[in-house]
Amino acid sequence: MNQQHDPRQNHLLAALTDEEYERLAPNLERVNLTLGESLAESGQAMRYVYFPTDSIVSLLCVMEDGDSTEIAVVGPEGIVGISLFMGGETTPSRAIVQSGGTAYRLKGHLLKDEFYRAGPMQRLMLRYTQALLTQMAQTAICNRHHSLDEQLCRWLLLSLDRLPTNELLMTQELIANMLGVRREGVTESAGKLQKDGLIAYHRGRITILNRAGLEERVCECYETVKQEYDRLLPYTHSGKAFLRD
Amino acid sequence: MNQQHDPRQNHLLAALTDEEYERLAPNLERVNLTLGESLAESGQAMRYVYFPTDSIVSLLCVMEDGDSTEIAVVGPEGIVGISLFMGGETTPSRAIVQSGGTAYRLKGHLLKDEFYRAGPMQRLMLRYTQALLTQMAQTAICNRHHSLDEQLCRWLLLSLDRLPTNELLMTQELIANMLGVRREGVTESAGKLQKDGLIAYHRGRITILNRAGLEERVCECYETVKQEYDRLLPYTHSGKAFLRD
DNA sequence: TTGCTTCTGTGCGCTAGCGTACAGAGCATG
DNA sequence: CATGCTCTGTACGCTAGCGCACAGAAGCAA
Repeated sequence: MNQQHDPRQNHLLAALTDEEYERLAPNLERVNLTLGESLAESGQAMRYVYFPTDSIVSLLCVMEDGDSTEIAVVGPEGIVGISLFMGGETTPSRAIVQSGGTAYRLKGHLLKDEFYRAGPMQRLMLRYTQALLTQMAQTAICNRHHSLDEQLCRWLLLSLDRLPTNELLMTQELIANMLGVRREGVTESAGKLQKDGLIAYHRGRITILNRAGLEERVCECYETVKQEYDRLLPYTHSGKAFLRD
Repeated sequence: MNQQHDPRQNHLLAALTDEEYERLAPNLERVNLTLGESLAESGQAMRYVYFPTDSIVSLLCVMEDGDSTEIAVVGPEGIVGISLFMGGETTPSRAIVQSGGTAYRLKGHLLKDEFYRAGPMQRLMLRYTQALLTQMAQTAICNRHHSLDEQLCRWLLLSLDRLPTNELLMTQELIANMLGVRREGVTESAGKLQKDGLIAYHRGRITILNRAGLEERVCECYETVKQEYDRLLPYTHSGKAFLRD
């Protein structure tokens, strides 16, 4: 029954060998992440890494004037805090909870210890980092070449893939922040999607009505990223299938 | 006297321990990279990794319609082919020589062997990857928020930092490809810089006349990336100082 | 010289997205 | 029920950059 709160709902934890998992498990601490909470601030050392199970975290790049853009999104398929084992300790990006829920956290040095055993877990983390890298690169090109309409679809689908439901709790204002555009632009794009019956939204609650319709309108970036996740992390089931087991 | 062709002009090779370097050195093969040459194609396995010494390589993200955008640039401070040790074998990006010159290449499996010794070299490569990640993230946000004028300055400075001279062999057409914009846009922006005496260019040859002037006009992205490289790879001298030794 | 190619400059209409301003609608709270 | 706040919708002028078209200039080749 505690299926509802098993750390191994996180795909990376699930993909560890039993031996590795047993070493980490006693130190995994369940935490509740609330919308808007910050897990990492630009330039500050992280004390913990986070393994979301049913929450989503956005990695944002912030500029001096406060403007920001999401560079990647992390859900149950990933981990927040890769800079800890990558060696930088800090990142110049922020990590903000985009969809509240549960995550398991682990003290940074414990993760590093396991990582530097240089076993299967290390390879797993590196492959995950590689997938994240692809997501960032694709975001860069998408920002340059694609319309807001397409980007909104991409964002919705990436979020949807990481959620157990069809509902997103997220205002247009926040989405605009993520995409690095004006709120009014999001209102307009989202209005089109709603008019065509693909989504319904109401004061910070977005319901996806027709996923296939979104996939028709999205730019190739979504598929590129998804395929790369599937290729690099096949046994972690980047889709929802895993959560339904 | 063979200072001119020492593999350790590459900052990563220079930062290896002598023991590590001795293991790799016999297998380092000097190659001449020519402008426009492709070192890696999207989705294809790489057989070699490359350590540029006085050349520059662009990592490009390519879309179905052929449009592309540079997501990062690699010079004597780095290595081309991180996906080999990150575990993906392939990347969805292309690697194109942006400035001809010399590099040393190494068979992929030899690099992996050394990497999975999990010694200092591994940590070095991971820190470098982290720096590259920052460059990509900053490119994403720069694409979103900054004017072509600013981006051109950023691009020029990033290239300049990786070159031994003040001269770039690069047409406006190619720069436009890198930045993912129209050639005419580059002509216009570059025209302003030339008019103000910061650069001079002539049929594919750009000379930087006033570096400080460029630094005044560039967006914060340049400095952010540079600082992160310096922080993560201090002993590899990301500026030109190293080359002057 | 002549011709061909490559590179750069310029002009013009078009569109996506920006900045700003404001209005109405839903929800919570006193 | 009145007040205030948050969220969404809409309108309008503005600008950066796009797409296209073409012209001149510089270099290469015969």
